[in-house]
Amino acid sequence: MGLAHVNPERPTCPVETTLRAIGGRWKVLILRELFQEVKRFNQLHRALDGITQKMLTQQLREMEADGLVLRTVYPQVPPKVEYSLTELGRSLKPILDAMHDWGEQFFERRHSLPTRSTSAESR
Amino acid sequence: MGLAHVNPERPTCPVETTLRAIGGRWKVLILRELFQEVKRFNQLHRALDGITQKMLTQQLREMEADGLVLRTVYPQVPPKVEYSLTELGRSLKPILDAMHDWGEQFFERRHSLPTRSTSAESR
DNA sequence: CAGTATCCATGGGGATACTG
DNA sequence: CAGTATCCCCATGGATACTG
Repeated sequence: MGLAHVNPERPTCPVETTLRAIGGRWKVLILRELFQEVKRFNQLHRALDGITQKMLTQQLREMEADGLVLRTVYPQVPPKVEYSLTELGRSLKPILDAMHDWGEQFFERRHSLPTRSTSAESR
Repeated sequence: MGLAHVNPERPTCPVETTLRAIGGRWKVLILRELFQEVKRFNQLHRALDGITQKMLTQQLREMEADGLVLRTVYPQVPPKVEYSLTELGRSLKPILDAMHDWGEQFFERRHSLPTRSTSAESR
């Protein structure tokens, strides 16, 4: 198994390997959702504000092909499909954590600056 | 200062904040280069195989606007411009490290699998 | 050297309709 | 519910040429 969808160029450096796995437009956010809990398709669709069904499907398929995400279909009507993280997917946690920490720190920095009042900025 | 170029939507979650800062097509790789050492424009251009001048300039400008990268111009002929990381830029190191580690681990996994011989898979 | 400026192709992504 | 299938637009990014 390995980054099936991505371009088959030379392995290059480890950072690029990672980028090929989670560099997609929505993948990190999908991971964030799935780290919270196993989720169904529409659950993800609602959680990822702005994503289209097409993109969600596409990104999920790629992550599945790369072994990051497990897709479980319950043969019933109406259909029920659950997405969860594989062990490999869960091994991305340190990256997500680091991104979370940095974003939080960045946010705090801004709040420690002189508060630029949300003045008459209409619209 | 703060993610000047990115879309001005609501702050949302920390992970998204980070994505807005380094989610660009080439930014992580630029960071990787600049963590090695201060570099000049053409040095970066050569190091980032596949990137175009336009993209390199654009991504650097965005990272500069976001306070991640410092651009130093030496007023001389021919021009000399150096790019380095700001303190904020260097604070991204844990993320880069995590990505490096994961990519490396991934690579090792593949090598520890039964070697699927590069058999008669023509093309 | 370190960029702009232009033109152009690709595909990301929206909208809509349909299905097992 | 969880998709697939089309059609289509436009922003992103590539290639190329030019410049202080």
